Amino acid sequence: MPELPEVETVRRGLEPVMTGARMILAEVRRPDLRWPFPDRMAERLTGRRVERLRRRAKYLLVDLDSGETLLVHLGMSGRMLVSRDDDAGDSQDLGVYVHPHGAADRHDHVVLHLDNGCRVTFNDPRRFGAMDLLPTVGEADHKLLAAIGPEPLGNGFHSAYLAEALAGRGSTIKAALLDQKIVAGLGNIYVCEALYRAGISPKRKAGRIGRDRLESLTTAIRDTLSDAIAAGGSSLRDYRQADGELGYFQHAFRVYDREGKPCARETCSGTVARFVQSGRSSFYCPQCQR
DNA sequence: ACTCGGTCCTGAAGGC
DNA sequence: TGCCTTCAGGACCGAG
Repeated sequence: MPELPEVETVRRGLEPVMTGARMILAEVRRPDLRWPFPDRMAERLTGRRVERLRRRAKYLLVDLDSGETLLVHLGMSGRMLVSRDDDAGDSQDLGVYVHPHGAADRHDHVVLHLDNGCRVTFNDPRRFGAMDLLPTVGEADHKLLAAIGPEPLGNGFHSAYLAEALAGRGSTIKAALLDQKIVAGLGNIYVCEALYRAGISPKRKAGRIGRDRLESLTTAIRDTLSDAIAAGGSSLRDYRQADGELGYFQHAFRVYDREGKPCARETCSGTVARFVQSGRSSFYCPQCQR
């Protein structure tokens, strides 16, 4: 499922395709995803030029020349597919691999036709995704963005911040890190991976972690995400990168989905365990995560 | 103020 | 083989 590294991978994949391009037609094939699309979304997109692609947490932000920003959330099965509208076939100038024409899929919900001959399709079978249009100025005040915590790869995320944010918290560290208000962009997979790297049990109470261990945790979170971005994002189950190729970070998971397998630490004889925590699977090594 | 569980959705996977 | 059940997940929302 798309977490911060996957969304960042999609952003980087779309950047050379969409930046500076004008949308000559926006096809909106259903009225909603998780929520209704904003009023007249197709009309507000059609004719607009893309000025910039940004990311905030797991949201993709497409700045338009109309002063509006298209906000996109991929939910858990959302994908952005790039293909050619024309038969030019060659897309070397874009710096990304572009699909050959694919058959229309019933889950192709929004299709953006660009004036550079490319077509960007938002496909989302489970429809947990979302789209909205908001004013670019003051975008951070948008309902979906206002309460989100610091970017984990940014300067505002460090152990002192985390110590303050977690102080007095009775919930587990697993639940706390999944909370977007505390830190942006983490989902189930990368929380499992980061806690494993930091040697912290997902069962530990968030407010009961010492300062030195929080330092390890912030480092582990940053490293986990950086590694994933470098690997091009994960391709868990039905997830594909923006360029349509399956990612490969899933092969690098150290605990996620590895129940019953030996702990990846050379010096540890533990076995990866799985248990359900607030309705989600937690994978961890009981031996070296305390 | 915080925490927890329900909910949305579809396709993959497992059981009989 | 085929049908049925279960599970996966993000994040909002309401209940406690």
